Formats: sequence, C-alpha cells, structure tokens
Amino acid sequence: MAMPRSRTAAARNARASRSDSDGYGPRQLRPVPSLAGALAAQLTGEIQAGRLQAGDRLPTEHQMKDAFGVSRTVVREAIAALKADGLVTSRQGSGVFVAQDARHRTFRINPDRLTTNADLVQVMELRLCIELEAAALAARNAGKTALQELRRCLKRIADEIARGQPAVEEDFDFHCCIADATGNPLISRFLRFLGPFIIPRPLLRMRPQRQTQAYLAEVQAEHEAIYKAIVEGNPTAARRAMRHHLERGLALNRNAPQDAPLAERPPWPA
Amino acid sequence: MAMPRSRTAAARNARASRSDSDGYGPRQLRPVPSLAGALAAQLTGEIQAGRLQAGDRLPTEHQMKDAFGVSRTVVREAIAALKADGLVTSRQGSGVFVAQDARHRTFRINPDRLTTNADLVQVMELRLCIELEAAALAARNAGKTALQELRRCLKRIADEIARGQPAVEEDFDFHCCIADATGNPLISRFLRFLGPFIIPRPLLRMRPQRQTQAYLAEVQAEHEAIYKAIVEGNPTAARRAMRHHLERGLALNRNAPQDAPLAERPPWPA
DNA sequence: GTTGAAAAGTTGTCCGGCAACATGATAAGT
DNA sequence: ACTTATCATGTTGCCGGACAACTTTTCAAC
Repeated sequence: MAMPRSRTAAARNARASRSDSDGYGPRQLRPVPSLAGALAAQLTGEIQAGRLQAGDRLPTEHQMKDAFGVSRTVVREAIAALKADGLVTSRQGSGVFVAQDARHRTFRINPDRLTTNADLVQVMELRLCIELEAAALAARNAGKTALQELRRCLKRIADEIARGQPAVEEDFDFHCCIADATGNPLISRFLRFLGPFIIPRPLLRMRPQRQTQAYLAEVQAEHEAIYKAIVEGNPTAARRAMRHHLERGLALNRNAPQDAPLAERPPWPA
Repeated sequence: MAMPRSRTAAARNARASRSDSDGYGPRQLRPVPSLAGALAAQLTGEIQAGRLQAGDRLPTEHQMKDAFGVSRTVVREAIAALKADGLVTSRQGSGVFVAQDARHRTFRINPDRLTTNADLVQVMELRLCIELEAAALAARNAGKTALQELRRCLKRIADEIARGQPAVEEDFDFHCCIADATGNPLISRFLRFLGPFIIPRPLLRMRPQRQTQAYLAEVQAEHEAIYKAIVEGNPTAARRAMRHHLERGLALNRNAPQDAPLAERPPWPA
C-alpha cells in the first residue's frame, strides 16, 4: 500500500488513522469519511453535547484551520454541512453562530443504526401513532376526490394480488392516500418519511410466494374495512380498523427475538 | 453605493440580482443567500422534482462550475450541503450520485413557512397523533423510575403555577417525560423535535397573567388525570385523558381564523 | 479473449488572494 | 462632551490554480 508522499502532517495522520488497514471492502457501502465530514461530525457533536450553546460564536475559520491542521476549504465545507442542517448560521464579516434550538432542527433516522428487531419495532410504533389518527382525521375530512383515490389504491392492490404479486408498494400507497385524505400535508410528509425504514428495498424486489396468498387476502379485507369506515365518516371505526390492521404486524415483531437481525424478520406486516 | 470593482460577470450578476435594493434591514433575520446556498437549493429542487433520480450521477464539478458561472469552491460547498442532508453520496474518482429515497431522507419543518394559524394546527395535529399513543404506551410500559420522574414534573408545574408563573417549559417537560416513559426513544426524539414549533420562543418569555390562573389550574387537573391513568396502567384511560387535554387547545386554534398570523393566537393550549 | 499497464477523468485537499461585510477605534466636527 | 465620519482590523464569501487519491476507460501485449 502506497504512503501519501507530500502532505501536511495533520492531514496525513487524519487519513492514516482510518484508511490504512480497515478492510471494509466495497466503497459503496462504507464511503471513506472525508476530512470535511469528520470535522462536521465533530462540530455537530460539540453542539449536540451542549458545549456550544445557542448564540455562541464558533471559532473562526482560520482558528479551526490551525487547530485541526486542515485547509480552510475543508473547514468551510464542514460548516456548509452544518448550515444545511440548520445547526449554525453564518454572517459575513461577523462569524458563524449556533442556531436556536440547534439540537432538534431536523428529525432523522440513521438507517445504519436500524439493525435489530427492536429498532424496527420503534419505527413501527411511531408509524402506528400517526396512522391511527390519520385514519380518524381522514374519516372526518376526506373529500370526494380523496375517496376516489383511496378506491383506486384498493383496486390496484387487488389487481396485484390477483396477479400473485405481494403488492408491497401499492399497500404503502394506500396508507399514504389515507394520510393525504386528512388534509394535513405534514402527516403525509411524515408517513412518507417513515416509509423507507419500514419497507426496506430488498422487500420491494421480493418474489411472489404462493403460501402468502391467503395472508394477502386477509390484509386486503382489513384495507376494505378501513376504507369503509372512512367513507362512512366514522373516525372511531376508522381508528379501530387501522389499529387492528397495524397492531397484528407489530405484535409479530414484538414477539420475535428483539436482537434478531432484520434479515430474518416476519413478512411484510400490513 | 459602491459597485463591485473586479469580478467575473456571473458572480457579479448573481449578487446584483438580490442585494442591490432589498431593504431587509437587520441581516440576522434574513440572512443573505449565498451562491453556494442558491446552488444547493437548485440541486435539491432537481432531486425533489424527480428530474434527478436515485442512482443518477450529477454533472461533474467542472461542468457545474462552467454551467453556473461560479467557482469550484462554491459547487463543492453546495454538494457538501446536499451530502449533509443525505440527498447525495460522493465517491472519490467516480462522481456524485443521488441517494436512494433521496426525497424523504430528512424530516424538517421550515419555521419560515409556519406563519398562519392553519399551519400551527397542522403541527398540533401531528403532535396529537404522537401523544395519544405515547400516553397509552406509557401506561403499558412505564417503569418505577419513569413514574417518579412524571411525579416530579407535576410537582414542578404546580410550584410554578403557585408562584404565578405560566409554567410553559415545565408543562412541555411533563409531556416529554410521558414520551420517555414509553421506552421508545424515537417517540421522545420526535416530540422534542416538534416542541419548538408549538412553543415559540416569545411564549417562553411571557409574563404571568392573573386571569389565566384558573385556566392553569384546570390544565394541571388534566395532567393529574393523565398521570393517574398511566400509574394505573390503563392505556385506554390514558389515551382518553390525553385526548381531552390536547383536543381543547386544538379546537381553540381550529375555530380561530385560519389565516390569522400566529402573533394573535390563543394562549398556550396544553 | 484475457490480462495488465497506461491514460484520462473525477473527487478530495491545499494554498494564496481579493471582495464584501461587520465591528471597534480613531479623528473630525458640532 | 457628544455626535458623526473615517479608517483599520478581523471575518466570511468567492475565486483560480495546483496536486493527490481514486475510478473508469482505453489499449497494447500476451
């Protein structure tokens, strides 16, 4: 392995400390952390830990450049990342300042931390919270076009099942349509945000399995029940139907070993 | 006003188009958009609109530099911002690629877009979704220490009210404690994320008002009811108590003019 | 056709410089 | 003494070039 030939000591050390002998293999999965990324992570940590408080001024770019032994370019890219997160705001000629409520500016779920069954249960519980009331709100607020859209979603699921497909994507679309029918775009956005964490991509490419046909039919019946309650404008019934629909999948995962890796989890539940 | 003396045409135009005559006044509130920020916004738009799809490669830094008439530094800072958002990932020697599910990587609420009463109702509805089930889950899962913590929160609120203070912060602490008692850290994090949008900073500095004393006592009684249901391990009762607690404040805002600015909204509701 | 090295292209980092802006100190004027 | 204008200094925003590290393509040798 070739050593870097001409570089400042700090930069060389920063690289050597992470890339000399970590056999990560393919770079796609574990991208090499860059100097800018490392610095951004460190600054983020300082803020999250509260050592830099709201309104505080960060060290100047020159000070950081010297302190970390990197170029000003790297410092600026790191700060650009923090600005994108809303953690800091910069004022030309004055400095960079920690934003108000910097600790909770964005809500993010780290997919890398989502490894065990217990982690998935947490996401599913959060989803359940949203969808229960979403169904109730939809029953209260859904307009004619929203109901038509729901009807269309149900038909698409039925068609897929008839073709022997698991209809994973169409299922989620139905749930998103309910969120849309609440008239609250925030709820729609949040459910779509949670989606990918509950439906990992491998599941989307799952081949149809004959033994799940009965299961899928049962699921579709639950969908119909939810739809019926929404059409009737009955929030309580909608909530109950949605709970019945989601709680069963949740129970499956709650009963499974909590530290089981996600690969061996039960089939798409809902 | 002095004209810039020597600069590339593109950069000069970019500046002139926004800063020549906009009398924003204090820069703290409306920070001047930077070139990097503008480019980042544009690229984000391309991705959100779906014109750049997952897995697609972005133009090279050199191409963007030429296309937008800015320096490579600006391009790199813009990309650094996108990387921080998880919208793209870069591979040295290869290029920058749009991430999977790039459209919903982070959940963020733009405070600037939160201007009317209708906007606030949306956030409150989202909060209600979470807190209903949080109360139910807390009733199911709360341990001894969590219950003690809840008790402590109630006492702190009572003390503040006795001192004639509105106890806004302590109130929210109580709600966060319930979220903590669910044992689901995701729910805790999300409620804390929503907090600042429901409790704007001016409210925290509100002076005590005598006429709200009776109101505060009533609110505290509702808190006690929620606490009682959780202690008894009764999820249904906890949900009902929480709904009663939150729904009233929500009703106040729903009945208020939907396009009313937030300044004239009803007092802290819950 | 396979292999291996060279070449070209791309991102990561460094450097120096200037413009734009903010802030405090200083000097001028009242 | 107080206000106002000016200047010096420090900071961020932007530019351009350079090289290192890495990836992909090309192409020659086998």
